[in-house]
Amino acid sequence: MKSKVGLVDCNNFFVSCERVFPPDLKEKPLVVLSNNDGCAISRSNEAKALNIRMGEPYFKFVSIAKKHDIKIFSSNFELYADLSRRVMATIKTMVPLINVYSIDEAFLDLSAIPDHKIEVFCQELQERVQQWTGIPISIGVSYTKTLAKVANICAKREKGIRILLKETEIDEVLSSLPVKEVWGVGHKYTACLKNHHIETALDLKKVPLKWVRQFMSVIGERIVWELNGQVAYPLETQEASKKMILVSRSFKKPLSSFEDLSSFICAFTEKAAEKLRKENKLATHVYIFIKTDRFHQKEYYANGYEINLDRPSDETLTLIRASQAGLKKIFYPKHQYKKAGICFTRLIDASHVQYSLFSHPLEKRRIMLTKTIDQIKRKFGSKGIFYGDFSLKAFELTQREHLSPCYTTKWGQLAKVL
DNA sequence: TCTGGGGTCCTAGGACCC
DNA sequence: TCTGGGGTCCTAGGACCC
Repeated sequence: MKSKVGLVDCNNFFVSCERVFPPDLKEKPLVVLSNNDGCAISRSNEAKALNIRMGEPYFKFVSIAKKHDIKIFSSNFELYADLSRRVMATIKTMVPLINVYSIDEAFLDLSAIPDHKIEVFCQELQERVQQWTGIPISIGVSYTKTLAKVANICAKREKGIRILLKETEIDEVLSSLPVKEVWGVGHKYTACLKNHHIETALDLKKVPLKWVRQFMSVIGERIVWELNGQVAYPLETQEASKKMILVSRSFKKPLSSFEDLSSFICAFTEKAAEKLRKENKLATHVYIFIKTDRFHQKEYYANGYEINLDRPSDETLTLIRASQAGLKKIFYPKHQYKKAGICFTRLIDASHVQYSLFSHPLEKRRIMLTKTIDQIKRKFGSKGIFYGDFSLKAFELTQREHLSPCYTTKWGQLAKVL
């Protein structure tokens, strides 16, 4: 029996999250903005109808927003992550084998459901997720992840569910799907394919493997396999462990002093180190980068520096020292820095490290310190305690003017029923 | 004035080894 | 006069994803 893959995709996920608790937002146009309230990253259907594009800078549509009373939200990832967990947990009550692909998507193993029952099954799933979490979802079903993605595009258009299991039906859908809509085909590949008169997903499906290998490497080859119903991307039901951890931000106002940048790097490192410990990983390398405004190409400066740590570490103070040393290497005064970040790479499992932590007294004390600070943060929030002299400034410089409450993760911000 | 953040995978080519 | 070559590891950079 051929395996069947479902793809659940939460509709306009961030916007839908914002709609779960307030009662008055159901049919209003709504937009969620990126960090610093920079640009649109999620739009309700009503906002899409007003021609607000994905990634469009807020300043470009602020007047349309005012005119049509579009509700604007800063991104609230704490809320989204929690609702995402609830959606995934709900799906698991009906489908044991799922591959969580992103915050708002999961592939499902539906092989056990007979073809003729699959539509009803999906309807039940959709209703359950809506009822239990308040989040609307679309479901596409086919034989491979890539085809399930295609089915999901159809489902979105038809507002719901699309089962693509008949060969003729699959080809019919592929023939009217522009090739750029296919999962894994970005703008570069689209341009390349267009040059060779490959316009639709069906054209791509029929391309010889040898040809696609030459122009799109093994990636293209896999896409073609998958369009033909051959699995190239199996379901991964084990959560993959992270290979890198990155924290970066753009600044609302550019920074030029070493001290200011350094305080941000310090705050980023602290944040990244917390993630690292949560993942139970140690960093072996610390990469730091800074950039000026990419929209001003003339004076553009971007640079990064990687530090190889003496010993793998997950401990904030060591990592901060490394990042500060890295910053010194690449910082030049006189530039207006618009973005900076820190990246821990080549992570290893904390449990696999051989050396004894307790053989270094200094290190032992630092680990205790890190643990204590983590505890204080859990109790009093991230501003309760922090490293360095400037972090508070760093907190305030990230602008989120339209932030919604963390309804589900902070006691003080629970939704009120009046 | 104002333009996001966090990831993964693949490849080519250099370094190095025997 | 002759002047190797195969294998592996590492890294930077590209392309794509949500």
